[in-house]
Amino acid sequence: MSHNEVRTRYAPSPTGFVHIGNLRSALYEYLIAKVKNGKFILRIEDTDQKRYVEGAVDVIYDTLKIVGIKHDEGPDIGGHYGPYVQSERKHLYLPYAKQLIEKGKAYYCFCSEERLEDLRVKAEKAKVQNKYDRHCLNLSKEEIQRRLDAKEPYVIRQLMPDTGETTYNDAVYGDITFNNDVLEDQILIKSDGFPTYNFANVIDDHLMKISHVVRGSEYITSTPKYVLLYEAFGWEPPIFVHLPLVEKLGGGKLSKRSGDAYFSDLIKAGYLPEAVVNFIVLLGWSSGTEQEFYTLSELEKVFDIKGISKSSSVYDTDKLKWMNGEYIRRKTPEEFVKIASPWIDKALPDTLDRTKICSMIQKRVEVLSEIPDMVKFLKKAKPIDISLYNNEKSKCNINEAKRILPIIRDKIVAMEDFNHESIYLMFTSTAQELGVKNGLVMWPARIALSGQLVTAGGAVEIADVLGKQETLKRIDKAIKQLEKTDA
RNA sequence: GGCCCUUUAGUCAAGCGGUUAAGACAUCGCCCUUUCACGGCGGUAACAGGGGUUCGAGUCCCCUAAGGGUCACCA
Repeated sequence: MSHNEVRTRYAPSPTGFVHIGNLRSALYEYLIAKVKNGKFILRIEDTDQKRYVEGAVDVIYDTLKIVGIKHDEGPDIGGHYGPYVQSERKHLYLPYAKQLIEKGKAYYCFCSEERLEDLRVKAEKAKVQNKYDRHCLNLSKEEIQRRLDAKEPYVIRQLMPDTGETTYNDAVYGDITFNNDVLEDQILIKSDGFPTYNFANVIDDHLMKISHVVRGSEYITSTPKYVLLYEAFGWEPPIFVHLPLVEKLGGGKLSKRSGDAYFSDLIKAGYLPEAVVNFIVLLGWSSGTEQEFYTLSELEKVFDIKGISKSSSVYDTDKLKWMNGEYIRRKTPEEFVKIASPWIDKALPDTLDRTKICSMIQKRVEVLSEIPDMVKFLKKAKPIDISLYNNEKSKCNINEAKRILPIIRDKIVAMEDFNHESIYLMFTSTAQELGVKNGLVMWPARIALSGQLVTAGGAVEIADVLGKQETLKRIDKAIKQLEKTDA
């Protein structure tokens, strides 16, 4: 690194989904750069042509955009170190591999996949680590040329030292040492001419002047190979920052579909991007303070590699839910109406007042997707299970409901203004006149209006949303139902 | 299985040789109250085990155990 600008990169392979663990890596990479006023680069790692997925790159752009991460260089916006898509850089890797061959640090290999598979099976049976047997290491120059001329498929392998050890310093884990004899002569260039990730990432990171290589700790064991590569080229290695893994609840790597592990799923389920960001940044990082709510721009100032923990953490949505609810509650009423309306629309006709409904449910919603179920009783009166009138705490029972509901009905009929305040007054004054607690009046009213034991909102709010006419209609219906019952 | 990493409550975590071992989520109880929720108050709950080093160890070292990662012409 000739100068000390911090440059990090997010280098996803376009698989079509952005996983939570992946997004967290992107976040950390972004923050490590931004906290030092550095650059954050997006690079697409698509050297595996078999895994190409249509539209996958757009998913990556969209995700970054939604969470508010802006890259400084990338395929869509360019930069001084492009191209930023590995398949477009294909031509540039082979010369580097050949340079290594010149130096005696790499060699051609013509082994068939069948032969390699054989080796693998044998190693498996013998219960030893599978390692390429260097069958092609000592081919003569002439034979190599002959086979190359004959267009035989080949790969290029990195020649590993078989004695000694390799140590590198990790910004999170400290010094990590490996015996060189565990390192396999890994493939650098595949027979289709593409580089492997193991080779391309080193070349690209160097060429793009990446100062901090930030990635999941699953790469810890292959990092000595990269270090050896840097050494072979005579390049200064970057600072390695390996991140602890995110595990699923039962344990194990959170990688395949497990729960709400995809960012897009979370958004679809009604999680707020800023809550998700806040939550996942805390999964594996701590500021050391008591603060737990952070905006992205705050994080851009306070994030510190030192706060990254070594141990993996479990992705448990309990706290995410709470945090999302917290973000929802912190919205202004106007903001909440805006984000909640699409969800209310799923359950209710637009004749009902959205603002009133929202003020009723805002404190009760944790995840937006709960909204339709929460409000659907407003659309249609449910058939009432009359046992719901029984409630010990408010001293209500079916007979009390029978007595009180008609009184309320008459009061409502007489009302001129029908709003939150006047409804509340009507209920409380009724209670006073009858010499009973408010609860004894409110309880049967709420049951009559909703048909539900629990509702988002009380009798007053519900009546207000419903309006005088519908309120009366539901209470009448409830009275008629009660009249038909003895007890 | 070899190698590498990790290990503070159910979960996220603070701690960096001397603390009554923070805080948050979850859970439980109480209060507020028109149900539920919100809010307020409080409770239960942790240094994986064993050896050292030290006057003193969650903090340093070693061993064991458990969990995870990795051993591809995937990234």
